[in-house]
Amino acid sequence: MEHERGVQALAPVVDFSALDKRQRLAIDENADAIEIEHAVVLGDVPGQIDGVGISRAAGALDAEAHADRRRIVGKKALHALKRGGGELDRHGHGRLAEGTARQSLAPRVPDRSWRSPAIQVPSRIQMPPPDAPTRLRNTPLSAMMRGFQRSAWRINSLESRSKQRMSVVSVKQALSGALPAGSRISVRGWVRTRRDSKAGLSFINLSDGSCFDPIQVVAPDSLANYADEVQRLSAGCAVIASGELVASQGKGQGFELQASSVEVLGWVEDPETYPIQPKAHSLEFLREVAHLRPRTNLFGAVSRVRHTLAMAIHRYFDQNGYCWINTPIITTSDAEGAGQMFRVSTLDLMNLPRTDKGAIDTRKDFFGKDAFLTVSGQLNVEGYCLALSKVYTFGPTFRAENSNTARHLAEFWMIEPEIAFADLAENARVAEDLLKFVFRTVLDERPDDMAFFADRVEKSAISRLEAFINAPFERIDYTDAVAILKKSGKKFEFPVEWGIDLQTEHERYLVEEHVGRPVVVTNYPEKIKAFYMRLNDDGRTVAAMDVLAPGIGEIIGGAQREERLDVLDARMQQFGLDPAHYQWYRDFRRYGSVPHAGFGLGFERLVVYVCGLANIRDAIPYPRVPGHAEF
RNA sequence: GCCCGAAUAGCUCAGCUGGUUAGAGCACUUGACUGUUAAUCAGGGGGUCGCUGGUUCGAGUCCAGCUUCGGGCGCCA
Repeated sequence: MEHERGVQALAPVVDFSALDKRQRLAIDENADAIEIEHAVVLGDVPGQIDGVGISRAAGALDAEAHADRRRIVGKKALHALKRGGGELDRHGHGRLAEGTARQSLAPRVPDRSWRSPAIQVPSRIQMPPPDAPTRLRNTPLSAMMRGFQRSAWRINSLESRSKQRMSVVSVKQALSGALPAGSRISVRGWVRTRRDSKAGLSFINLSDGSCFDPIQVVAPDSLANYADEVQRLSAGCAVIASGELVASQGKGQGFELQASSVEVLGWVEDPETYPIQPKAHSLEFLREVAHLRPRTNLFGAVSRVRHTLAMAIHRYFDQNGYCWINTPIITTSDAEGAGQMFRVSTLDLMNLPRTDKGAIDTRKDFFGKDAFLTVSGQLNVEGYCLALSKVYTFGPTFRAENSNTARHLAEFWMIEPEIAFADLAENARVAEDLLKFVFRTVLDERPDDMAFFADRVEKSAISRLEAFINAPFERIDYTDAVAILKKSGKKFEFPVEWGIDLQTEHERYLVEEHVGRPVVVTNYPEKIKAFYMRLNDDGRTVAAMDVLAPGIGEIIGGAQREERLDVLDARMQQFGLDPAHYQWYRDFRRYGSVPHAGFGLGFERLVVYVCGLANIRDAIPYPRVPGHAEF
């Protein structure tokens, strides 16, 4: 938002919002009293004056090192800003007053070591105008400030020639048809491809991630920087293109941008080794460059769909009267059967405190006891369920299991609704309703990305979601499922027997061969399910459910909770759990206990399914799995 | 944790039962052509064939170990 105003503004904008310690140090050595933050000049500036240009004039920074940042830093800039009649707004962004910005100054002698192609150092020396305020001319302004003024002067010169102002729009807005042809706009993004035409123009496909399609920027050779810069653009370069939005003369897009200026903000230092090329990459390779893969079509699309799914989930619960509860990330509950946990500790591993008996003294640890990253917010959220009736969690979850599959992450996001006064049937109904709602939403709101998945990733990406939405879920009792599997005549690696948990191969048969659409399997043997699941009247099964979907298997696991204290205690004893650790959880059954139910939905598994991905590591920005936590 | 497979240019891959100077496409670069659509055409640069050892007259190719990546399974969401 600031950027949009910044480009429209004709005076430079000083952005004091970000901080980099190393930057600060480097600057402190070279220019005393320059301490902080960023100075960013935004504008439609044909002469390539930008933050780096300023730093060049200032001589305050190692230009080479900062050529790609177009940002500089300075406390003196702040002083100078105020002295020069500018001010800081409430966001910490500085702005020069127009009058003072006319101050120009003498640029330094061009420096041969300055090799950034983005910068053209003016060769002519400009003297300050005689009408400039004396205090501005005589004060030893920081070099930084002089840089601002110089670029501001140039911007203002441009303004006097043309009253037209560019408004910054996203590529999505530009392509949407919402803006009339002839609109003067700026778009900002990263180059996907560049094609030159000897007719005297270049075509730049520019993407800013706001939608699947890039916008085609038509850059004529009349641009001042055409030969120097435009024709050197390669994939990944950051660019601000300004000009007129016009109906495209070529095929393939409705609108394009007829550029009157193409400003290069960030070059790709070595186009040959830039990992993201306009070609198909393997997913394995892209995982190795997870920090750059969002620039690909696929990961851009996955990211937008992931966002849309998250918003749809929140919207579903919000519209249905659920309250979002933020359960703790750090827990001191003992393992609750959901898996291995990551320990959270501030103890010095090289010098562990010991008890008299030689054991590690966790009383000396940060929380005074063992602490772990949560494996589920369910136990905590039950308390809020028994007060707010309909609640859900949506947050990160951690499992320290050594799982090496395409369906497991050590860190993932989970959605866990918990519904008071609900039984297992209601639980299953909500699960079905939720999934169908979010699938419908993503088909409605991200047709461009979904079309890409159907085209390049998984042919049935769209059709299977439509089928999912239109078919009622099948409901099968575990006992019946076992009978079906036994009768199937299929040879399974793990033989089916009542009392075993269903294996992946069994689930796949049920879903993909026997039913062909999503299945809810209910009422599992009590021995194989968690202690908090409600014991059925038969005494040998619990009111648990798994939602199985074609292509991914188990996407949801849930249960009606055991609301009877005596039964819960017996179950905990059976599982060898110490009730002392669960006093607070038992309290829910002591004070106003009611039947309630809930389930857990793995968010990344949802993303995998919707996008037609094969590996869950591609459904989260920076996947964490055993042996890997790069980036 | 168990089983299986793979590793050749910046990327995607070919390279047959071991045989002379290891190839293609993309990317980069030079030129031609062009309102182009991951443009096209012609030329050029670019390789410790994952690492270590072994078999052999000869190893990208066969063997062993290691490393890394992938697939399947278990645990689960």
